[in-house]
Amino acid sequence: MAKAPTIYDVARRAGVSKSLVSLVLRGSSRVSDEKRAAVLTAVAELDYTPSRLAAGLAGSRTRSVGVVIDEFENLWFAPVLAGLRASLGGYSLSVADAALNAHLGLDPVEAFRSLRVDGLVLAGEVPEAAVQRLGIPAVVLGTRSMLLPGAPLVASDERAGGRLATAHLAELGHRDIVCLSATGASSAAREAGYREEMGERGLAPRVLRAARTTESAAFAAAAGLFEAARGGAAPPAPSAVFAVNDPMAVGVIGAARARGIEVPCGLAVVGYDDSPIAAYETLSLTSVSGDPRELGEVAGRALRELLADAAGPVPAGASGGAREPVPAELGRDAAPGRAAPAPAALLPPRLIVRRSSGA
Amino acid sequence: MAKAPTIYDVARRAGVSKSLVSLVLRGSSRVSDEKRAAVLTAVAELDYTPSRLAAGLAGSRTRSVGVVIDEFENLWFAPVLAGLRASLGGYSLSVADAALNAHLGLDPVEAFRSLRVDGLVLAGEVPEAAVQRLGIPAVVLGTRSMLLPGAPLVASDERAGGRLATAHLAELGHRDIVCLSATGASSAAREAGYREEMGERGLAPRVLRAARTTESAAFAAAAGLFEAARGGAAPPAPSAVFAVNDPMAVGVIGAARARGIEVPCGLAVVGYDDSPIAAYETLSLTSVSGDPRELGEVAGRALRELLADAAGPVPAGASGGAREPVPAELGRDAAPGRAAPAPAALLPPRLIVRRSSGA
DNA sequence: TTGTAAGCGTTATCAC
DNA sequence: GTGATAACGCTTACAA
Repeated sequence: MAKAPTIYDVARRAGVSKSLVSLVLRGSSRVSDEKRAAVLTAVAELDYTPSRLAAGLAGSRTRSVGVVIDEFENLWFAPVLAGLRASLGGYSLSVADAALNAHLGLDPVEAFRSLRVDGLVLAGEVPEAAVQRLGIPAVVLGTRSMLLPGAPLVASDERAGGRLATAHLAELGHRDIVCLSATGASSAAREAGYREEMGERGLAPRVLRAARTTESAAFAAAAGLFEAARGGAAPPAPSAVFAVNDPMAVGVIGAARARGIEVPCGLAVVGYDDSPIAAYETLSLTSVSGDPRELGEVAGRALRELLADAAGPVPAGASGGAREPVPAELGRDAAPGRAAPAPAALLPPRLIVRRSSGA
Repeated sequence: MAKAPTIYDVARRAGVSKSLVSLVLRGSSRVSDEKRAAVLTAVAELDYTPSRLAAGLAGSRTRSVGVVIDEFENLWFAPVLAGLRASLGGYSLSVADAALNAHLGLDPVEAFRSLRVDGLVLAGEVPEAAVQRLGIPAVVLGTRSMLLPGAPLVASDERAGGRLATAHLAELGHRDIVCLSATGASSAAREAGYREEMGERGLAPRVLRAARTTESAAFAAAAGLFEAARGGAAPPAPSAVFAVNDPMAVGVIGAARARGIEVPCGLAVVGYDDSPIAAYETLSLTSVSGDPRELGEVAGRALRELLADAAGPVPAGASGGAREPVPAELGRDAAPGRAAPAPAALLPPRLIVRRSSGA
């Protein structure tokens, strides 16, 4: 493994100074065409790849941002990342999962600090301590995440999502709609939306809480529900169920089928997240979509904003993506009374209607 | 955002030289306890985080390895990563997805080169060109990946997995077993295993090929199969189906149910990959597991091996994880006739038996 | 055991 | 336009 060629090698080969090479590589316009060509061929011939280590050390920025997510199993973050990448063009993203790192006693935020990233996207639970003394421009992405003084929050409006799902079922004529909820901030927000919508429509809310947010927990809870209804003494089986996530909706469908209840004829079901399984032909699950892609895009724009005024006037050439103004939602204060009120954006979710709701 | 403290700041505050600080931080034993304590408190007080940029530049290694995967949607890689992390303790991993990067015209391998990673794990399709002139110790992880001269291959034996699934169904008494396959190297290997096992048992193979490896494509293909069987003229419906992945198995189950065929009573189904959905109570899918966790662990050990003799005699203190010898499988040659025959490991898959196969 | 000093490969600031 | 020449924050001989 021969050592990698350096900018010196390139300069020598092209017969110019190291500075000129640097200029060419950064796309400066004040370089003669011949010199530029000479440098470029030298680069190609040597298969030269500039060292980001050195560049970061010498320069004022690293042109990189760190993304902290909960865990890679969360399929949810894939489109988020795509969105981030789209609006954060020009920056290289590196991802770390809080769960695994924590398991190893490593703090992802600390890791990114030592990498000297220019900014941070916090999309997962992060150790309180590490976050307090951040010292790096950051945005919080998602809902269950903490509110950070100085860091804008970009999240999907899950309460609104809960209302959306409930309204859909109600408008389909259902009056006895059960909400299958669970623990956690997301579940709570979605459930709150359900309660609100039910209340406004004069319908009686009926919440069932599973032990966990998994398919099997939902299966068990729903099975219990149908079993009780069968007994006769308990309240009758509902005609519709809003599950706070898709796997749980699958659990409901399974439990119903086990009791001979078909979906959607005997029971209308709506899930949440519009995960890949929702689109399965076999399930065709109506689901609320938080549009993670857009979430990422908006968060990226917000961070870009932060980065821009942290670095002072327009870092020329930095506009790898569209530097449009941050959308209007980004105006409200997240915490009115705080010392450093950061703007917040709550993005409206959409309802993806499929067969499971019988629409 | 005050500038981050440097090793100089720590040294000054602790009343020692920069070198001493460096020694302490790297856990050298040749440091007096007082000085060590002084340094440590200074570090804490200043909230000092060493710069990996500077460390990488100055040192001979960066203690980091790059992992290239296909796309983050591939849930498969999450446990792989966990395995890698386990055996690559001491190195920091960074992940890049080939798909998204390619979309942006970025070459992940090039990116890692400029980051000066010590090693590479190639778990996704990588541009041929970039790979040829690698110049970095690497291992190839997975199956559809290219064979790289000099890079060991660590993969799951999917042919064996295909046999496993088929044998399971055959031993359950099924004789008319259909293999629902698709395009791609993985599908081909799994299907080949099916054919082999059927052949050895004197059973007639019957392969159905879906247009894609998705649930919906499988649903369509399976629906066609049952429809034809119903007609009477065509061959009868099989009593068992081996689908080359879990979503496709779900498609089969759905199509069967649509025809009034219940699983497993009327049809036994086996999938592949043991993805999360396979464990769903509602599906309870028997599935072949390639044990991605172990795959990652073995690949990590192999890379560690490479890294060790690339860096010369035991880089003291590098043993962040177990430096056990690489397993026996790592002995065979991947490409006997090649210039640089790299060792290869084909890991045996396991069968996870659930209800869908009626066992 | 501890300090000194020479790099490491860039960027950035000047002169020319 | 182009080229010296300091930083940048750390590791690593080599001295002391």
